[in-house]
Amino acid sequence: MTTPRSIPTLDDVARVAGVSTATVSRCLNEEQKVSAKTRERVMKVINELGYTPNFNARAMAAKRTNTIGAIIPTMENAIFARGLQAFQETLYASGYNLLVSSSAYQPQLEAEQIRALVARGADGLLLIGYARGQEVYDYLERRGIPTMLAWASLPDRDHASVGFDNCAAMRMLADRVLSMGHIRIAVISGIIQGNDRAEGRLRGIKESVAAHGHDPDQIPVIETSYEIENGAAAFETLMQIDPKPTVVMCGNDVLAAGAISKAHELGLRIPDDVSITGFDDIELASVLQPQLTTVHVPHREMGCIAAKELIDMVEGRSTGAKQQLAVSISMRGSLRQI
Amino acid sequence: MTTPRSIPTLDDVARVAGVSTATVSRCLNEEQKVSAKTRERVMKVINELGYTPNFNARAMAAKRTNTIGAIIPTMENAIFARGLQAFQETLYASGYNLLVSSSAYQPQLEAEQIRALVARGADGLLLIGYARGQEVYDYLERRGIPTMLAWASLPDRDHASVGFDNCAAMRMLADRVLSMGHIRIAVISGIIQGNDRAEGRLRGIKESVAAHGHDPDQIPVIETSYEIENGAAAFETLMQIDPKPTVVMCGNDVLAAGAISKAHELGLRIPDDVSITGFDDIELASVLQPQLTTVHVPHREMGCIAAKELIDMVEGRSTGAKQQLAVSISMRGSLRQI
DNA sequence: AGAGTGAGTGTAAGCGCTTACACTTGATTC
DNA sequence: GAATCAAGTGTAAGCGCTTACACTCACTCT
Repeated sequence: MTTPRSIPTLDDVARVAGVSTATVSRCLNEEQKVSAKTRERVMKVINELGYTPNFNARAMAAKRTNTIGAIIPTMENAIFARGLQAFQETLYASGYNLLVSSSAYQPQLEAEQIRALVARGADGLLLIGYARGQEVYDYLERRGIPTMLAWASLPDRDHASVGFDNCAAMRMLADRVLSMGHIRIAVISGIIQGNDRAEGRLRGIKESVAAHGHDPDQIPVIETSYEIENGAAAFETLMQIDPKPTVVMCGNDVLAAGAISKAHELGLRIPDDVSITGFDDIELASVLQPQLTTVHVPHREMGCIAAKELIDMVEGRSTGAKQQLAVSISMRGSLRQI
Repeated sequence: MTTPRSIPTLDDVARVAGVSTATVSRCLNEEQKVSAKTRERVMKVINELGYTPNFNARAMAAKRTNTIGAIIPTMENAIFARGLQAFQETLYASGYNLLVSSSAYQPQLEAEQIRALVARGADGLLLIGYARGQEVYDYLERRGIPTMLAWASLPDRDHASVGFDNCAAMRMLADRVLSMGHIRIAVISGIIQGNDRAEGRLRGIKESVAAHGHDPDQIPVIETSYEIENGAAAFETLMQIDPKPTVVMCGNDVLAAGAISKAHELGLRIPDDVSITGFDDIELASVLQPQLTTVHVPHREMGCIAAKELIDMVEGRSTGAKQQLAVSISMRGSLRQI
């Protein structure tokens, strides 16, 4: 309507309300330090002016941001969605905000994003898994940024973490598969390089196979990135092996979804012609036909715990605990007894 | 090793390199203004010290952040994943960073997040759809924040946008459904309140039904939020209608996935006993069994265009264009001729 | 030779907040 | 009535950058 008046600042509020900037600031941050009368007046002005505090200025002056950063490998599928959602909700309930970025499974990019989040003043960080250069851990330590690792937790590693032992979890599933009579196992694994979870899962299968007296190096393994169509392509390749595998174990549910879908395309019946297993138990797993046998991961619980622990670290109440969560097997129609 | 030296600042770099802070800053931001010799020396010091510019300080001084904010209704499923990924990649290629938050389909929360992103200094914003209070648009205008709307684009609305006409798109699908002989149509819609896309899609179906000479108010509609299990529950309810619908049109693929999965559970064959359609054509649609007939949306294209246009707006080369994209029908096995 | 030029650099004023410290009150205590 | 105290408020010094402006100096041009 009139001249486009510029963005109001703390000073404007203070001037209009007839108080000092310190008082306005206190109204916003430590209300108990301001008399009710003053606070009311200041708040009224804040509303009238449509004042919003400048986050960057606040961060500079206060040297904290109430912001936690998280870097996940991908947002393209739902693997991390549920856990991250819970993480975010828990943070929010404690007055923290979440900043997310995704690294596309590239350690190099992850390192960049870590720096970016730290530069933005993140008070703490959530990272997925262990696999990254020592220099990254050193950097974080030097800057004094509390960091939690999630989606993996290893007894022999000291870093604060919440998750599970990917190797043991997949081994449990493989044991089950073997105990059901499967001998010709094939594997569609995620890319191992730079991904300790994928590596652990594959190792779990091999350990199980070895423990059952077979040669783990004989099992066909296709390594491919976590996308549905890659799962489909890998499955097709594996089905050309003669004799055909009786079961294809996939590194996660996304790959398994691709495999199942390709099986339909090829006219193979699941589980009659071939069994398929996944890992993660994302929602997708139970809308597939047949439903997918997979390793169930307590995503929400993991997210909550990560948030709570990280906040404790940021606020100095903890120096970082390790927490291993139990996983279980969701037995569904895609895996059958031989 | 030694004392935990504190975080290096621009001043430290300047002092060690024996230049002024202005020169260091110029090395980082406008290298052509610094002689090669000086630049080299400064860069060396920057690396030695492990200096990272403080984003907040930079934002304050420069009054821009090279950051674009995006608020999407949900991260829990893949509806926005592909488009957002493309958006992010395009931004990144032009030197912009993306800050994402999700509003959980709550206008109130969206308004808060908008303020938060603006407070953080976002140079521009991407929002989904039109439905939000006028005061939000006013606020954005007052602050001078360029804003693009995506996932919807209406000829009669002036705001910069890239997307499609949800009503027309769904109407096209409904026309197709009706032309295949379906008369008993049932609908599982997303929550209309505060979601113009969901509203448009439902309206599209009704318009089509009316145009074919039927009473649009007779069709059973269940409104529920976009979650697989809600789709399943709604489908079960609709199947109790006598006579049964011959087709269930769903507001998006997620709801349709729930419906298909429930159909299997109920022993109903698709499409023989009942047809099902979706909307969005996310990856999920083609791993379902049978594959889902749905409206294909050019997610990646939408994301790219949104990013380019928004950058143009931020950099003053555009005042905000509207761009309607064409959608198409992906005919697959879940819909049959009657 | 003197003026003019432009490249490279430095000086210093903010950007909008928070907070340590100092100050003013009115109430409470002895 | 003086001393003590706590509650409420103000003053002002930064936080770590960018950038307008001023300056220097080696050239080039009349």
